Formats: sequence, C-alpha cells, structure tokens
Amino acid sequence: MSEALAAGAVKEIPPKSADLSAWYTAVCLRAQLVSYSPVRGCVVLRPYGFGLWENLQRELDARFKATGHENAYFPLLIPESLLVKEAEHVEGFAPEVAWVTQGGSETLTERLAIRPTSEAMIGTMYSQWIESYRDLPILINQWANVVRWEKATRPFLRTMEFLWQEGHTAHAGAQEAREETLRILDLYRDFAENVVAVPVYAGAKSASERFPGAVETFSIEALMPDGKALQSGTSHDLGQNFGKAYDIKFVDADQAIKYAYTTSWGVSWRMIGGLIMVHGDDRGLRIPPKMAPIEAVLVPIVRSSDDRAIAACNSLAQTLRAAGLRVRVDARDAQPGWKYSEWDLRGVPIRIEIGPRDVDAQTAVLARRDRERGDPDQRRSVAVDEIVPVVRALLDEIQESLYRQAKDFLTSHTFATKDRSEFLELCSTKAGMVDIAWCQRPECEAEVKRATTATTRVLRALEPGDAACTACGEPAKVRAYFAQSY
RNA sequence: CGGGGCGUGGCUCAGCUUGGUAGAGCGCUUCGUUCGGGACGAAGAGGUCGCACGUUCAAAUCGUGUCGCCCCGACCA
Repeated sequence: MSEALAAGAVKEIPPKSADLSAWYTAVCLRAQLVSYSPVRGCVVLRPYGFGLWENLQRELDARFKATGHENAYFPLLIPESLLVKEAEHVEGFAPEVAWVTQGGSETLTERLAIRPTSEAMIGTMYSQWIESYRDLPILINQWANVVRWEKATRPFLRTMEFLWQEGHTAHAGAQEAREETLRILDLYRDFAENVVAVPVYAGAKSASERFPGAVETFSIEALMPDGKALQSGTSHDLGQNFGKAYDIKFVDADQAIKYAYTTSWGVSWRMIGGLIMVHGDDRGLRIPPKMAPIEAVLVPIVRSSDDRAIAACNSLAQTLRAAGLRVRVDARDAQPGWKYSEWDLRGVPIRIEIGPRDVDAQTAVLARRDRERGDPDQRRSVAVDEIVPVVRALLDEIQESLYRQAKDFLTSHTFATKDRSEFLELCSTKAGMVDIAWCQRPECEAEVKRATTATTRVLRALEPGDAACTACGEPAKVRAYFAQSY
C-alpha cells in the first residue's frame, strides 16, 4: 500500500493531468458530491454537493436582492400552446424538450412541456400583471430545476435535469433592458471571480451562439485545464421579441401602448463543474472557502491511553461556529492519515489537527489544502486562544491563492495572434483562449469550426491597429476569443 | 445521434478464446491491539455474473436484442 500511495497519490483517482475526464468523474463520485441515479442522465446531488449548491445560492441570491430582484416560483409544466409562441425560441429548444402526454388515466388533449427554461410561462404571467409603465420594471428570479433531453451527460456539466436560477425582467425601454442585461453579466463575473475563484472572460456572444429568441446574448467563459472553455453564465437581452410573442403590453407615460422589453439570465450547477475542474488537483477537490460546505475540519489524534483530543476538538469547534465558521469534527474511529486523505479528496480548505501534545500546549496544527504536502507553508502550529482570526485570515488567503492560480492559468493560456496559421494551430490543439481581430461573419466562424472545432466564446471591442480578420482577412469588426468548448 | 470501449459481491478487476454448479484484492461487520499522512490480528457477512430471449444435457462463458456507463465526434447551461 505505501508503494501505491507514494508522493501523495490518492486511491481510486487517476492523476488529473493524465486524464481530466476520468479524474473529474472519479472526484465527483468519490468526494460524494453526486451519485448516478436509476434515471439516465440524471444525478443525485448528495448532501456535500448540495452544500456547494447552497453556498452558490446564498451568494448569488444576496447579489440579486442587492440589485432589487425578488424570488418567485412558476410551474414546472408548460402547455405546448404557450411554448410555441416565440418561433425562434421553440425551434431552438424543440430537440430537447420532454413532454407529458398522460396524467393518471387521462390522455391530455394538449401535451405539457417539462420546462427547458421558463420564458414562455413567465412571459405569459407578465402579460397579465403588466398594464402600465408604473408596473415596470418587474425584476424576478426563480430557483428551479429544468429538463433538457441531452444525449451525452456528465455530472454538473451536462445532465438532463439540472438546478439553476433564471432571472426574468421586464422593462419599459430598450436601454433599461440592456442595462439590466449588462448589470447581471457583471454580477455573474463578480460572483465567478470572487466567490468561485474562477476568472472569466465576459462579453457578447456571436450570432450563432445566441440564445434562441434573444436580441443579444452575453456570457462569462471560464477556461478549463484541458484548454476547453466552459460557458458558466448567460445574460440575454430579449428586446421586444418575447414581449410581442406573449403580448406583454403596457401604457407608457406618453399614453402610447408599447410592448415591454424583457431580459433573462441564468447560472446553473454547471458552475460547480467548473469549480471542480479549475481548482482540483491529484489529491482531489480544492474548494474555495467561500463555496466550501465545510471551511475547516477538526481531526483529533486519539491514543488508546489519551482521548482528550476529542473534547478539545469539540470545544474548539464550538468557538469557531460561534465565530460564524462552517466546521466539522471528524471523531470517527479511523486513522488520522486516512481522514487527512479523505478530507483532502473532499477539498476542505483547512484541516485542524489536535493531538495530545497540542492539548498539553493549548495549540492546534492548521494544514491548508491549497498547498502541496511537504510544502513548508502547508502546516503550522497556532495557539488555540488566537485561532479564530488566524483561521479567518487563512481562509481569505486560500481564496485569494486559488483565484490567483486560476488567473495565472487563464492569462498564460490566452494567446493573441495576427497570424492565420498560428491561429488555426492554437484553436485545433486546444491551447486555450485564442484572441484575434474578427470579421464577425457567421460563415467565417463556421469555417473555423469546421477546420478546428473551435468557436467564438465572447466578443469585445476592437483595439487600435486591428484591421483585418485574422481568420479570413476580411475587415475586422470586433475582437473575439476562440476556443473549443464544453 | 454516429464511431469505439465496458457491464461479474459496495469498489477495482480475474475467469469467457476452448460452456461443466463463481474467485482475488480492497471495502464492510464483530472483538482486540492501534492512532501526529490511507494500521495490524482473529472471526464473519455479502454475487440468480446489467436485463430479456435463444442455442445446449448444461451458459458468467456462445448468438440475438435491449438497458446503462465511459471515451471520441455532431447538438446544447
């Protein structure tokens, strides 16, 4: 066993660098985030995984509330007649909609879609609620599950049923709707970077990547260790498309009857998949403290002749909880080394060890998950009396350190080029985000996709000196990040 | 949905080519000794070999079908 476990290797998890997919799946299962269920493509979110979701919810929800949004809940089932009102929208989602056709012994005269997203349902309700410009804006978010009939699934990244939040707002003017769309885009960026510690590129999507029925789609894009991009949140300016399709009319201050401008935006549990891939290492998960269900785990080192460490851990845990920290005492009857490995695998940011020597000295050993084993900074002894501020500071440091590592990776795997062959080479080898001046023509994007399987991720403004599209030579209109994507 | 791979105790797999009444390691349970990076001993429990049909005296093993999982493509949060 000691040979097989040399150099920090973890049982039953392949090295991350050797095979990211195998590593990813093994970590999701072994860390007890999810289990496969009897339903194809659907996973069970286990308590530890749900803990991640709860932290995501808490942090995002606070940001929604702070920007004036309210939560509500709408039905899971959507009558077909409502879903089909926005032509592009139906067409876009048709291939992956699941239908209910039977209820008990009753065969339905109109089949019901299991929501793939809720624009249809919420638009319908908004048309009833909105009469006057005084009723606007409406700023509603819902936390919900949706179903999309996927062919190939992976935990968090793509499952048939998934958890997400979907914001739906209605506004009197185009300008306000666009401002809302961009406000949320920035909120998502802030959340990804400052809570999930995942740096992203934020910007508009190309026409081909646009949400079905949207005027403009924006997204945040993270870079995974295999060089593929992960779309981690989207914010759509729907213009008046849904206002017209769902008859969301109001009388404006000038007494004219107008259609409302709407937006929609969402982040799903896919964000957790990004977190896992970006921060994890060969020992398993590394969870940023702000997302960690357990910020610190206390491991007592018990001797048969001396079990004082258990009481010391419980006492310290109480102190830490009183200070608002999420901690757990692991007093199971198992070897300390076994516990260390397990909590490493599960990505707990800080481990606190207390043994007989610590009990005597009124100290505890803090070990940080973000450092390699054997690193001189990995473990340190701290006086129990002074531990709360030390733990707080260490959590902040770990949060920052994980973000910094991810940011360095993104930066070092973003390549700006003006050379066509270099551009194609970078795209086809999954080098990372490839930053070029682009003509914004769909045919050009399609051609690059054929040649390399890479597509545009997000767009941004041209820079001085950008003249020709790096991909095709036509006049450049924007700068674009190209990458292969999940 | 195309191409490839895999389904055997909880996990990782052997057995299948050449049919003959199911194995290993780990894990699990109990007891004891242990415990500062995945402990040790003793005694136990646990599988109609994914499922269905077929071939056969006899199927984990051969055939057909089906379901599920993984990888690579096409589509999507």
